[in-house]
Amino acid sequence: MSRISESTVRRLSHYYRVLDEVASEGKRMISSHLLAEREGITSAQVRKDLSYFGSFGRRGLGYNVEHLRTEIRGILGLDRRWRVALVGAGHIGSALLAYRGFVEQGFDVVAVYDSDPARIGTTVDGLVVQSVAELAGTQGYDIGVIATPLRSAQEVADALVAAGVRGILNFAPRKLKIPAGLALRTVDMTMEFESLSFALSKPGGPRRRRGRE
Amino acid sequence: MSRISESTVRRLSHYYRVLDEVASEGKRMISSHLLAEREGITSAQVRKDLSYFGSFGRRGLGYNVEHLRTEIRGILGLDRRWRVALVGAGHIGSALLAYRGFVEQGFDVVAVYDSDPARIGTTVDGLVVQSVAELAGTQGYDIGVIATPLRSAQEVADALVAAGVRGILNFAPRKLKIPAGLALRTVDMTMEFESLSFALSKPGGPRRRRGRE
DNA sequence: GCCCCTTTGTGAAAACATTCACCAGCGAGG
DNA sequence: CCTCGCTGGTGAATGTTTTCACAAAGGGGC
Repeated sequence: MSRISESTVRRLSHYYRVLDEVASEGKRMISSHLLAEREGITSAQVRKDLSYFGSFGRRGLGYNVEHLRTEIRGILGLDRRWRVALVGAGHIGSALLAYRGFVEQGFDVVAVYDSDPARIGTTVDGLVVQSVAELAGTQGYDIGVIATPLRSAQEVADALVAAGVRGILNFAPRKLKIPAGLALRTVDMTMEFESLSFALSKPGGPRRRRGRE
Repeated sequence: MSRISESTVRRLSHYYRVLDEVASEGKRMISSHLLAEREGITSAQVRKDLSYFGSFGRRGLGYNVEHLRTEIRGILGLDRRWRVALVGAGHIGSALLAYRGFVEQGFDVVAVYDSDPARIGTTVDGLVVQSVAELAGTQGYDIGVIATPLRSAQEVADALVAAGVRGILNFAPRKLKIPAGLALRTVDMTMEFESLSFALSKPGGPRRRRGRE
């Protein structure tokens, strides 16, 4: 098995969610064609994506919904729980805490940090907000989420690295520098707005492209 | 000029932000090499991206920071203002409203809708929250933002389409069906978490890939 | 067992994106 | 005015991702 592309991983997430849906509809089997239809991609793409990890289907029948769901769960690493440290208890941070979907997928926010003295000591969603200064000495988190203003993002990233996280999810619109070997994902809403703006500005109006829609 | 890839547009956003930075540092010129360095990509990529839109640099000198900034502004459609309707005044919706960066880039949230009777009529960030029912008859928005729970996302998308928006930014973790010719971008935080989870689960730990980091 | 319809898995081809490599233009220094 | 060191623009080469197309199963009917 060679290197898996980011696009494939994103699609696996999609498949996983579609499988949840069809499972709750009571379907037992699903074809690559149907999986693709819900996603707006080709059935060949679905089969190719899955083939990187094994042969999960049965010719003539399709994929067993429950079985494929379990397989993808394992592939995505959702068959275990992840300890998440959240830095930044502002709007975005609160939104993440409030969204129960993450807990269901195995992401447990076990600590919340902030630099605002007014927020430190308060309770958010059952967790006491700690000072970021205390982050340095801590250990035991798998993933750090940065939901702070832009200006402190790099500093917080460094602190998270020092605290031994292996992956960072960054909501600040800046490319962070972190050591090689650690995983970094950035969610940049500004960029999404700009991408929309570009699409709407183009002469002849928006055109659909492939890629992450 | 052929079709511009989504990756190129994303990088333009990045360049734009880097240009802001170097402008505030007082630099007048910047080379593709320096632009690339801050981005973690190659200088050839920078030049190629820009060459899709014209020749903005001067050989031997590099790019004039202010000039390139203005050009990219135009390319991304940030030299005008966009009227944005926000649906969903929950955590994410409030976070968007609170973030002044969008206004600076030309995105004016001119209306807020919600379906929760408890929220309708209240004021958020200077805007009175209206009932989603009122959305149907309205016109005049360029972009609709969906920050509602998953279950109502498609319904809201339909209402936004009926209200004549040309682009939709969706924060619900589901692929929405909208008519061809409209632009859609989805920000799926669940997917980012799962992508991290995948990276951390891989034998040998996380490996960096190109693409949107 | 045999035919027919369906659907997977997968090499090969096509499309797409990135990087290379080099020419052309620029200013500086003498 | 010539040369040198830089730097942008760009066709060609390379690398990656997606799509095509088809052989290999599978089940049902008879």
